Amino acid sequence: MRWDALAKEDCSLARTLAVIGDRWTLMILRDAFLRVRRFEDFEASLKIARRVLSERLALLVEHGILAKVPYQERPLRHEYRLTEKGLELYPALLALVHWGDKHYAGKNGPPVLHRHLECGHEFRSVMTCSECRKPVAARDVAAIRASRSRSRRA
Amino acid sequence: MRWDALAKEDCSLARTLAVIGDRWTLMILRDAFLRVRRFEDFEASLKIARRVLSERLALLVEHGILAKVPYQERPLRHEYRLTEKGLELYPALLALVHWGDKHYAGKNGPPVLHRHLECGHEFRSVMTCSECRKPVAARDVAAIRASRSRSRRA
DNA sequence: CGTATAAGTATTGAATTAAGACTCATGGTA
DNA sequence: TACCATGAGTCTTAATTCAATACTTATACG
Repeated sequence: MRWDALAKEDCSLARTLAVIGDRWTLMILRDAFLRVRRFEDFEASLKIARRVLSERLALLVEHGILAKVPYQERPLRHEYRLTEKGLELYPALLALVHWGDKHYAGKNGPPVLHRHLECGHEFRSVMTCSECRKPVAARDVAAIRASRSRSRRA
Repeated sequence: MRWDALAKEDCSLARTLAVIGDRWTLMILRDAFLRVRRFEDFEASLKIARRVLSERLALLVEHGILAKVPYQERPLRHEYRLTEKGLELYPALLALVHWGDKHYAGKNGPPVLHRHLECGHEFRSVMTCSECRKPVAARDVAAIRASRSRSRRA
């Protein structure tokens, strides 16, 4: 299957990955969440090829995940900021980070901790059920194909 | 930066992506969560090049995310099953799926729904704080560099 | 005028992927 | 026994993508 054919799969994960599922895009988003905003700062932080960076930023803007906003005129300069849609990726990113913390942290422990501003504590993210509010693990979930369409998977 | 150099970054997301961050690996894991287990079934489901599939499966096994277990002898045949470590990726995957459901579902709505077996309802995953149990969004979180080491990012 | 900065685009050689043919061990069948 | 099928790969080659670096454009600074 081709990369761009993923977007046409009837599967929300495939469609998500068609947009953000390459290795650089997720690293760009990590930086964006850490408040990196300018082309050159992304480049320096990631050591990414400029060509790839400009292509990925353009794709993220096209999808409304980042917004390109001018921060000065004369000379015109832009920065890339997360939109609401982009901010909504945070749970996914944080879940990946916490998985990495658990399984691949070096001897100093995780390099970055996360503080919940509301309660003031360092925390891990816990996936819970939107209906009963209890924590949910993989074994607690059944995937159900939506019936009315010819859908095939999640 | 090279792909394999990612693993050496002092960043849990980079290290996570070095293992599972390519487009095929995440699709393989999706299938694994949907109980696909055999080489040929992954291949048929994903239309992935066999070479790439065998390489990715080997990497996942090497990292203890999938386990290769024999399901028959004579001729010896194996299947690939999620380990505990692999199952722990579920929150990240489900967060990506729900993001895709929200932003890229077709007119029929999401192709797969998820039922929480404990309470019996269809649900979305909600990221909550391990300490105060309340829902957390991106703006509620501060990233803090761990102090004792020369760490640089999350 | 010469240099610097921000944000790219262009070029080229290296690495990765896609598609499909081939292999190997075993088992069933005519 | 000869022939075909199955599962799980490996091999080869051509297409695609990526890395590294040079070049471009607009403006400001000294």
